[in-house]
Amino acid sequence: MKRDSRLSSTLHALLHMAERDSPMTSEALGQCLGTNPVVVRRTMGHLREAGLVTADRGPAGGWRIAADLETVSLRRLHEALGEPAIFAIGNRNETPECLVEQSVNAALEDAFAAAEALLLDRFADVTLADLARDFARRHAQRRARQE
Amino acid sequence: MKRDSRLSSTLHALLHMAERDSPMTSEALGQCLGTNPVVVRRTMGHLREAGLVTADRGPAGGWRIAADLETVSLRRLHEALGEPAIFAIGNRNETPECLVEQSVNAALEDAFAAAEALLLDRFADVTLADLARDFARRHAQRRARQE
DNA sequence: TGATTCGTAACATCAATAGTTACATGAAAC
DNA sequence: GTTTCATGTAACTATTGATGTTACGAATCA
Repeated sequence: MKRDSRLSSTLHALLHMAERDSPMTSEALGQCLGTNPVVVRRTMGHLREAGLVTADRGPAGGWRIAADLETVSLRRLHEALGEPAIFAIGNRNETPECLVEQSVNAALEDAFAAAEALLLDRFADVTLADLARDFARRHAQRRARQE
Repeated sequence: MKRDSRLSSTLHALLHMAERDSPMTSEALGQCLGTNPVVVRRTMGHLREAGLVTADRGPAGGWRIAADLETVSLRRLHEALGEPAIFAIGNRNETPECLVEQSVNAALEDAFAAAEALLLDRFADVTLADLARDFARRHAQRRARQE
């Protein structure tokens, strides 16, 4: 499979939207992300279903953020996207008869569960507002460097 | 992509080999894993290159473990397999010009790096000998239940 | 009514593991 | 040395899920 970049994509899109007052069309967001408007609609649709954004049709329509940036964590976005699989590595057989394979699975599952818990905790600690502030900092640094 | 189960497969194969004195053929291991002998040879080939197993051709040939079970950690096996990608999730663009995307990438990379470090530490703490002991425990439990 | 934009179906593309077939190479036994 | 068994490896297909693309219907506003 290709690597799943939907969380990255939605974050990128949301931060661009946060920098604007007017709605952004799928076409415009597709330009920002370097992808197709249909892909944008498909992915952002999950956030709409979770109530994090709204979409208006017709002229002057497009996507708008419908939540407080401080309350939207990466974890909430991951959940909104349907909690896609985090790991590319896994057990060969999830419910083996073989006792050897059961031992192998148990050991791997322990390790992956711990890593997943840590990742989701980290995700819970980072909000869109945090990312917006980080972007503002980078933006100010670049301007300072250019002057 | 399909989920990568090579670490799981090699662990399963190695533990079956550890339970025996004589070499095991790719055919026999394929039966244990429910897969094709060629797949076994392909995957075990990495362990051979790392010096963890040897393969003898001809009649009475097959695969043998060439290392102390106490010294072979899951991490060492992961490395022997070429350190395949751990995460199914990633950044959309690894070297973006866009400052927004740079902020997004930085946040995600931090979280993923922490989770990967934890996972590899866990992997380093578990050896084939540990798994063999766990298997022996499960085996004794099953026999006790059956009597 | 016409232009704009989302919503969605349908299909093609891509990437990496897994599976399969075929055959060359090497080792052991007779 | 011929036969048999097993690995080594190339070449190809199957699988899986995200991503990309085309097409068109539905809603909104001037």
